[in-house]
Amino acid sequence: MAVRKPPERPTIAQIAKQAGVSAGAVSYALNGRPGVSDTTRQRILDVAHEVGWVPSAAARALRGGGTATVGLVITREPDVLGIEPFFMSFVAGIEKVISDRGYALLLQVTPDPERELQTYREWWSARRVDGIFVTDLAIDDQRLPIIDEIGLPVVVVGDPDYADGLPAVGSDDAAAANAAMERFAELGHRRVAHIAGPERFVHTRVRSEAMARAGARLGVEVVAEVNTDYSLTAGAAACEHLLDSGNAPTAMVFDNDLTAVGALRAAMGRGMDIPGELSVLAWDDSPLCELTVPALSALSRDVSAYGADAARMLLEVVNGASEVESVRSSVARLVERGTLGPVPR
Amino acid sequence: MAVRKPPERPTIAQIAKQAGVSAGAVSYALNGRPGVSDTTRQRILDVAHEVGWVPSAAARALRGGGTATVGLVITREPDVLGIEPFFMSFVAGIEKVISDRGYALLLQVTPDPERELQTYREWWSARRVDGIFVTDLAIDDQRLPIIDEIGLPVVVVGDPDYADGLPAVGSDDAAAANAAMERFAELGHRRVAHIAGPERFVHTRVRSEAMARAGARLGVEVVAEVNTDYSLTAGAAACEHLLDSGNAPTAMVFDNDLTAVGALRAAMGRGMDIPGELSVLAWDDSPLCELTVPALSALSRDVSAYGADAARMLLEVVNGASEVESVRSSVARLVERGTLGPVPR
DNA sequence: CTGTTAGCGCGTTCAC
DNA sequence: GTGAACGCGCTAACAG
Repeated sequence: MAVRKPPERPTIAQIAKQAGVSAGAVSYALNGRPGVSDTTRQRILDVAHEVGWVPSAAARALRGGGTATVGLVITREPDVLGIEPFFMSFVAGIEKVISDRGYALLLQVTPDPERELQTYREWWSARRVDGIFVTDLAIDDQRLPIIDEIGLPVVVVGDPDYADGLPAVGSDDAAAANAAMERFAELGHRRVAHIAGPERFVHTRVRSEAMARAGARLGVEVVAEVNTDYSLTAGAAACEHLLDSGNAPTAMVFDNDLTAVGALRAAMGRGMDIPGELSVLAWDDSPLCELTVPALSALSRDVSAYGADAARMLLEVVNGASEVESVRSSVARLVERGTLGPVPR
Repeated sequence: MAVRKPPERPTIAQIAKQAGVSAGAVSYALNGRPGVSDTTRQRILDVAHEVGWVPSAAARALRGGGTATVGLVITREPDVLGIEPFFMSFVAGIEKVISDRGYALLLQVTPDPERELQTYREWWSARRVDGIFVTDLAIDDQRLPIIDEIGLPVVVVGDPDYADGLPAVGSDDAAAANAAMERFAELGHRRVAHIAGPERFVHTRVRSEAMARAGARLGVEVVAEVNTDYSLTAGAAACEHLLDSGNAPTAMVFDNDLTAVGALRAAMGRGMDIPGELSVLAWDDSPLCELTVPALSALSRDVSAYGADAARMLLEVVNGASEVESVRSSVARLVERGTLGPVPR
């Protein structure tokens, strides 16, 4: 391998020597504070720019000024991460906001919540991050009180009502449920099924409740609520089961795209006409929805913008904003492709 | 918002006071080096464990001991990241290796190579990372000499022959090409098309060359080489074009799954029987391949293991291994699903 | 005003 | 086992 080069990464001391001033003066100049004349300041800035000086993140962190780093732990089995378009888009949205402000993102993938919390503790103790995002919000989430106790600045990604008083960004699932149910009503559907995710997730409950309310208002009955593990096969199984039941719905809403695809296939495998005999709607949109035939209609969110909103809020929190208001920022809109049709008669 | 709690993160000084020794002694004890008696050492360790001490990453980095952080820059438009199962799996693989060794991963998403390099410079100057992964290796990659000049420890993810002498982990695409072509030959195919990615990528060239060699050896002709941008529509267009040409192939290999899906749809849209009239093979496997009907046969790599190998190598480089041997670690194997069949006659 | 000096933060290491 | 110096940037106190 190549010989190790002397690192020679420029420091304030070097700049001071080159500019013929003290290190203190350089610091003042570089941070735009008074204490140096304009001419000297300019000379210092020129030298700094020339040698490509960048402040040492370590020294700044040590000084107590924070690390300009925020953290995200993704708790998933590594294998299933490939199918999850959510996180990559979410991360991209975070990046858009933080990189402009000089922040970096520390990422960790852990298999279980135990190690997730361990990671938070270590990150905070080692002063590796100034704050974190918490995703996959669960009912009575055990992580929240612990994070609060650790004192780690945080933004919860999920419904504010379940965030234990911590600052949160959520998506307005009630609005999405309304949009979906209104469209169903418009198309004449009266019996709809909701194939949801695991019960423990907050958004599962929020969506179920919102659908029930919207249904009651519009005279559309939610004839079934099924919890799944988001898998393709679970979607197919739920669909089959509902179709075989005596009280089959004429439309189905799926909490993610994969279950919707599974159901679509199961129904078509029986020779059913979609959307002629059954309407199918996926709650989370993804590129996958455009690949099926017919293409899946979906409640589409801008996940990247969602991440950006979360990032903006976390930076506020990290920078000591005393009053950060939780919001439901992300709004899904109904994207009609080819799986929504009038009620069969 | 909650009142800010006093951070009270434990330091060596505190432990020293509690254990009734000097800070230096604590450091020795904590790092398992001589200089303290066994009894004192144990006492110190007990106290440290009790207060939950974790070394300050900042202080260690400042001291010159490295940051225990490695970096990955993903250069992609944020919008397309959702469809790329590669990076998320790759990252998961990296994590598996580095988190056990106390390393963290710094992630950045940038839209262009310009800012990618800028990120490397800043990371290195600010001492934010000890080393980086470089992906998306291109022919005559302009980034490599610059990274080398910066002095940033690196592992190139891509074919070692094109890594400019830098340590690299690649996948053995020649072996994969052989496997594919042998299978085609076995099935009686004599005329195969290769629908590849953008020309600038190293793996595009490597695959094309490997296919040509394997074809020559086995008496299978590669009748067409098409470069695409990996999009669904490009795959469909390439397929249509080839089918309409006077010299249509009986089998097609696609450099990624999306183009393969596009082609599959285009061919079936014409009423063709797959694999009866045309065999389709995707080079990179992904969950998507299992969702089509028929399910796509693919050259499948363990991307997560690929990331793990890259991480192991980077840690070696970072820890000053003088001689790191580049390898082609990842081997794709042919997974037959439903799109490979005997040559039509 | 313009600039300098000294000391802090935290873990490591060398001389004693 | 201890004390002190070091790495790097920031800032309070001080001097010209």
